[in-house]
Amino acid sequence: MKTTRNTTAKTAVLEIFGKSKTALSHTEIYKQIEDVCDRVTVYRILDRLVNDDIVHKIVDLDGTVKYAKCHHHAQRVHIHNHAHFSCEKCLEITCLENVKPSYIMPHNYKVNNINFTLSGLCPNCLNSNI
Amino acid sequence: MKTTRNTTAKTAVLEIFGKSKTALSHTEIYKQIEDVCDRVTVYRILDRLVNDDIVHKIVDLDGTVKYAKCHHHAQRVHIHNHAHFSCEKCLEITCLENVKPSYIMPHNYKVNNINFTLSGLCPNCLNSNI
DNA sequence: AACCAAATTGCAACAATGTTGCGATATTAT
DNA sequence: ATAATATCGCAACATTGTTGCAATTTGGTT
Repeated sequence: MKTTRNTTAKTAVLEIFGKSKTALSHTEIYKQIEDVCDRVTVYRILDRLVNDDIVHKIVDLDGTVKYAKCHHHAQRVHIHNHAHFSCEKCLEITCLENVKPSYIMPHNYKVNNINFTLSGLCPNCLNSNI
Repeated sequence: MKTTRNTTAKTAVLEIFGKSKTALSHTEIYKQIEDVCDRVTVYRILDRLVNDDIVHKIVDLDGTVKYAKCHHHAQRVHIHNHAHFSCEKCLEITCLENVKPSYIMPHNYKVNNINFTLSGLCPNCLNSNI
């Protein structure tokens, strides 16, 4: 039974997530705390946070990997079945907590997880695009 | 007006796509034709094929980038709105041409493209898992 | 408060993946 | 056949992520 510990670096990472409304890449996080810890440490912290279901991993259409804090509802089993929006202009990724796709699968597939990412223009960029 | 040319390498890549039922990564493709052309050339060919809508790019839940040949239907505008399945066991990615998610978006978003990837066990691995 | 086991970190080194510049080559239209 | 240019090969670089190991830090226990 591995116990997780609270370290300075982990706290710093969580604080960054708390302040951000959008998903963050490893690089974006590391830039904000490069005086606190090593690059590798950030990778390991992110791995642990994902494992502990505190953060979830998002991959956008281009293959960019980002992380966002999980908003736990009253669910027992924690599945990230909400959608993500990737803005083509500002490159920000946001969680669309309320957008959940419905679909019909062929038989003989066992679905454990889904990733539903939409791309285009976010409200901000759509308005400034006139 | 850039015209695209048919080269030996491009033909070789297309032949590989023709034979494969699943999506392929750059590495998988390159391994099959490393005597035909350079690694960089494969990257550039894939870029062009995506641009010309002959192949589409798929990113799975882990961030692995793969490519699959497009199956054009009678549509004018070519949008890849079908789902992809990523098997956790054999790691293969297949197109689920008939699975299309339905969803409701908030206002003020302009959606240009979607990526709907499901992961779990494919029929093959599900059967051999007993 | 000191101690101990184990989780975490830093560092260095490596690996995989993707990009760029540029001179050389191959393709296509005329 | 020729000319324009799309494509290629090579080398070099950039980014992202991983691994091993010794040193440090943490949380619980005495």
